Amino acid sequence: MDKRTQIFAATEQLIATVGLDKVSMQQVATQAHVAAGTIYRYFKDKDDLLRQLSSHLMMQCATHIQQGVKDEPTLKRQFERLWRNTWTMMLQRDHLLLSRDQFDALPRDDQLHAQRERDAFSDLYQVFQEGKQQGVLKPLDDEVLITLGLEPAFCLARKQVRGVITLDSHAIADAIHACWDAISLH
Amino acid sequence: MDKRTQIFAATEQLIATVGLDKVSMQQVATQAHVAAGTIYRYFKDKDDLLRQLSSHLMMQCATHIQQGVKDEPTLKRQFERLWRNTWTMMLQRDHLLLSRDQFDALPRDDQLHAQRERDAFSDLYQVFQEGKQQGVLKPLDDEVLITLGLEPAFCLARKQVRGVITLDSHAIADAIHACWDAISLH
Amino acid sequence: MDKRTQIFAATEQLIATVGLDKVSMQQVATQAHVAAGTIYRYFKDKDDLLRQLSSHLMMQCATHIQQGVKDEPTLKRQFERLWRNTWTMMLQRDHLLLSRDQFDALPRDDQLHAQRERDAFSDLYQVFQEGKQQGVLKPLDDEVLITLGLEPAFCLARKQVRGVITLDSHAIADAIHACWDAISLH
Amino acid sequence: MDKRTQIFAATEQLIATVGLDKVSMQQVATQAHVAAGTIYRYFKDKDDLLRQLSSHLMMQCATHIQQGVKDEPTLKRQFERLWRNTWTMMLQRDHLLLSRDQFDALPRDDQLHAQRERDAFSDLYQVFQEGKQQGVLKPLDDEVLITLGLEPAFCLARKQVRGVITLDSHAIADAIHACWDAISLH
DNA sequence: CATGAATGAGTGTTCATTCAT
DNA sequence: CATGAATGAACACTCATTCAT
Repeated sequence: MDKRTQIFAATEQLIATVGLDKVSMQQVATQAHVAAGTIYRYFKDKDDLLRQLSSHLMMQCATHIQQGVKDEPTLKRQFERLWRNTWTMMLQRDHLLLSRDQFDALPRDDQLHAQRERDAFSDLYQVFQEGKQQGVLKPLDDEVLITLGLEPAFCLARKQVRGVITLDSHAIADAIHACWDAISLH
Repeated sequence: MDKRTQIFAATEQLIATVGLDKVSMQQVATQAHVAAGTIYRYFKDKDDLLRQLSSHLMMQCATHIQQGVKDEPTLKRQFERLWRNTWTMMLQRDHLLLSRDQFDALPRDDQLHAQRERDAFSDLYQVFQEGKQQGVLKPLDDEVLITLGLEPAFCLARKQVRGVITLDSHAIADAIHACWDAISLH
Repeated sequence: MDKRTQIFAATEQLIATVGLDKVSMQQVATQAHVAAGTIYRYFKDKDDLLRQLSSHLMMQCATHIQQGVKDEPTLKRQFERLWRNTWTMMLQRDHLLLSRDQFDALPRDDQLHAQRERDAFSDLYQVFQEGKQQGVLKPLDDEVLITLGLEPAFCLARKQVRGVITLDSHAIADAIHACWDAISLH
Repeated sequence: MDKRTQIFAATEQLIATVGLDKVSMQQVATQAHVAAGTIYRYFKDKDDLLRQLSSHLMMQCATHIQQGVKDEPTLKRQFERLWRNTWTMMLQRDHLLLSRDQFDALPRDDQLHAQRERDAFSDLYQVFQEGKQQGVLKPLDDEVLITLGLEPAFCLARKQVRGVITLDSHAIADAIHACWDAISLH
């Protein structure tokens, strides 16, 4: 495993453990079994490390969420798949997405970033756009539709991770159904 | 105005200006027209200050969100009121709630905190419980129902503040309608 | 003795010992029996400390060099006094003036600095200006005249300190005489 | 061009650009188109590099200052030549000689160094010794005589480079004349 | 009670030097 | 010989916290 990957892994783990803004470069170095100075061969500074990690994770996240969606036969099934992917991803990598807002708060080139994000989630956007074209989904703005349909998946998963709620598979099915009700025409 | 309140006000303002994790005790002291040491008469340490501020803000938030809800004639209208209150509160006090996750990340006595939160939002919980009893809302767990119905208000408002979306009053009405679809039986 | 003075003294001593650009803030703090952070209550940063010290020393230097000059009866005696003052000052505080160029190399507001320096050495400038008016000194630019008359005092003292030369009182008198020959009309 | 020379050239250039104590070995390596480790094949450490460069420059300096001196017909003309050579050298290679004290501050074997320096400047010493033998110059110690006669050339040139003074050719001739007055019998 | 000077451990970052390739 | 990735001690500077006044 190369040093860059080690550093990424160490940073990811530390963010999970102590929280994004408590992570020190020394900690990262120790965790990555690397000297402090070595980090600076791979990343300009701490900001650069965090920004690149954020990008990296966003891509992984996109991959996970959109996995297998295109294979689903119907739009509703595609939506369900997106929802379930979101849920499982959050449960697995909870630590990182707990810090989502902190990542968002990092200074970055927003113009560029927004474009990349859109590209990475193009399958997702496509599902919602098709839904509108077919008259299955409500004719709302893309972002609104996605927020209504999938954001609850994030929020519920977060609460599940924190132990506020404990959903079984029936409850999940119900939640998905409810979200579908929110976005579909009927 | 007593010192404790001054310190709260100063901290809140600084969080809005420079961001939660850039606030230093010295800055707070200066802004509050108080000596650095004085803060420690009222708060055990920085964490305690932030935790108490968080609690304080949560109460204000509860007040704002639940304002006038009981005066609404029907359950649907009560829900709509909750949703709109959430939306406007976020737009007004955006700076603080952008940092919601950072507040959440503060170490705290979760047991106690959860109880207090529940108490503060009792009107809100009551609306959803009544809705279930009357057979108007889906028979889901309280937390799930609230997440489905109101969390999109937080998320959409956040995006509005960030400039990702720009919703007019029609779009807001549509969003509320969609959330109602998510939680109501039909 | 107040902290500011302690820090000045410590810095001066360290410069003498290890050289201007090897001095670390930690060393200064230790030598001054002060915590590292304390320095920053009195000086904005390292540059500020060095610049203020430089100013401070320049003033002391001016005082020493011009001491008793006005009491001398004749212009030649005044010049001799300036020369001897320069010589003895260098021998006493050699360490600092060995670093003269390094001090000069510090970034500073040159406009302001040049003015202050001129003010501090006004007696010295006056001697040379009067000399020209009386037709005793050559009609050269002030700076040139001072360089010709007194810079050798600095250079010789430096060499004396370094052990390159060892001048007795006769040799010093000769050197002063030679410098007078350089600047006087004859 | 061999690596050793490349490294010398790179170091000299960097000192001129960024100043002696801001030069890093990595910069030198890059500028010299050489790997960082390679420098250590030719120089024991950074100090050694700088010390050797200093020696190297001293030799060049000697060459420049003594250039054409022997061709001058009279002692006074020889002196004038030395003075003018000093002046022009300083204006051309100002960057390096501005750092003269910093070079001097480098730890070195002074015994050996002093001898080498004397050898390199043998023509110069010879001029002054002959002057004394011929009864043209004052019977002072060599070092003193040289200091009185030539050090002002360094000092004035330095001030010229720094913009403190601006001497035209007449002023230079005057300065040379004054220096001659300082060292010559009359 | 209130103050604010003082502390010192901790931060992000640099850089001379080494050594496996 | 030459390389350049890796090192880790050192740097300037910050800031939560304490305590004598």
